Amino acid sequence: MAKDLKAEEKIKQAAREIFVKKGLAGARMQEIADEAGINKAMLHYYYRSKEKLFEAIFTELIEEFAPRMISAMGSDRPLKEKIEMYVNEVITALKAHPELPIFIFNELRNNPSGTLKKIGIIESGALEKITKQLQEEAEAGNIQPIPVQEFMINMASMCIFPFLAKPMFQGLFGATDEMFEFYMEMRKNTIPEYVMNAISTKK
Amino acid sequence: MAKDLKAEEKIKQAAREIFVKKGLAGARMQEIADEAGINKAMLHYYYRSKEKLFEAIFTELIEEFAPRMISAMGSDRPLKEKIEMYVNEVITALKAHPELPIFIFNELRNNPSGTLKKIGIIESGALEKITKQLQEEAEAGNIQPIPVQEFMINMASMCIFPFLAKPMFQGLFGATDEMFEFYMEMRKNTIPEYVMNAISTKK
DNA sequence: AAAATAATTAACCAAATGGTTAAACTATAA
DNA sequence: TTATAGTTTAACCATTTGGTTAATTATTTT
Repeated sequence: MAKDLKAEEKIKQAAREIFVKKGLAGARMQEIADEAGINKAMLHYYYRSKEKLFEAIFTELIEEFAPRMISAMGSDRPLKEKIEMYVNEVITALKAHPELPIFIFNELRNNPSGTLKKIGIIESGALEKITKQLQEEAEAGNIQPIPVQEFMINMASMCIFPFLAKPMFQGLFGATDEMFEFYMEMRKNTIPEYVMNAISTKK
Repeated sequence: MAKDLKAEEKIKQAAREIFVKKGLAGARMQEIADEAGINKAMLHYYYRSKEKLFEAIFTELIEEFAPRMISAMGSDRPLKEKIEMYVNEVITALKAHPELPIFIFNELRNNPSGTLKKIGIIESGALEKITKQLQEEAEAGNIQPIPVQEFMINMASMCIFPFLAKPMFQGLFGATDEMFEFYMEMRKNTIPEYVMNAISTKK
């Protein structure tokens, strides 16, 4: 933990690491303090309680990542390009923070409504835009008709799920961390192909 | 909680419910005892510690579900049928236990190696079988060449991920529990189609 | 420099929590 | 029937844990 940071920032970094690794219930305030290299009372000085601290961290993470998770779909590009952009964006972000999905889904389980409120702002019109585009492409005969949910869920699944299943994947196929990273890098190409093949009318 | 069960069974059911809902760290022994309607000391009488109890529950769950998660791929059926069987099997199982994925992935995060050992037994030759089949179909020109990992991960992603993202899905698209169930029922058909389209050489 | 404010710490505290124990109760074997 | 072994419970215990406090040190303001 860097020494030259202000206490509040040190706490934030330490809390982020510990919370992401162990979850709200599993994290210990003392552990966060140790990781930050400061007195435990400081945690309460800057953030009143464990829950408040957790919420601050969680909100920050959401604000950092949520926009990237769908914004690519709001651009004015051809469908295939959009898919490539989206997949690239999501996988790049998650390669840097592989534990984010399990962390978020876990919090979503423990506190669905509260968590959703924090996430809530995702849309930004991107959803309407991609909906319309899928309709137009289908009417033009370029792709098969497919509901947005279907389209988005399938694509998101293939990008995000591997990070959740990473340990299982590594166990089942005997892969190292490097191999996993390399594999996900390749998926930036294979997933868009897979998706386009799945919905395209031509071959 | 049914009154006519033996204590040990009552504990197991209660522990399963609480652990699945809150995870190891979030669950409280007292809460499990209350849910089971018995004295807390009984938990320690039958299972020595919280960890032991958790492990018993976890192992039981794994043994109950793991075989269904891949065994379909080991049968001697045509590829398309296999995919349908697999998707149907997984979605049916998870509809009955929607919180299982987050529970398992969470435990996998907290204790990767230990958890993997418990899961480990998954293979049973199914993996080799589907590998071979994919090769043969590709050589026959029926499908595009695709590595097993790719194939399995994509399919599993689309089946399992929606259960993890369920709250998010419901929030984003304003869906109720019933709508989600119905949606997943439809996916038993749409996913196999999607997968076949993605890998097939013809249209 | 002095006063006032903010940051930091060690020591503490009360509640929660996993776990134990010894006694009581129940079923079973002799 | 009575000894024996297995179950169940209330009361306890030690530790952990989130949180507080009062005193100390650093920083800013006047």
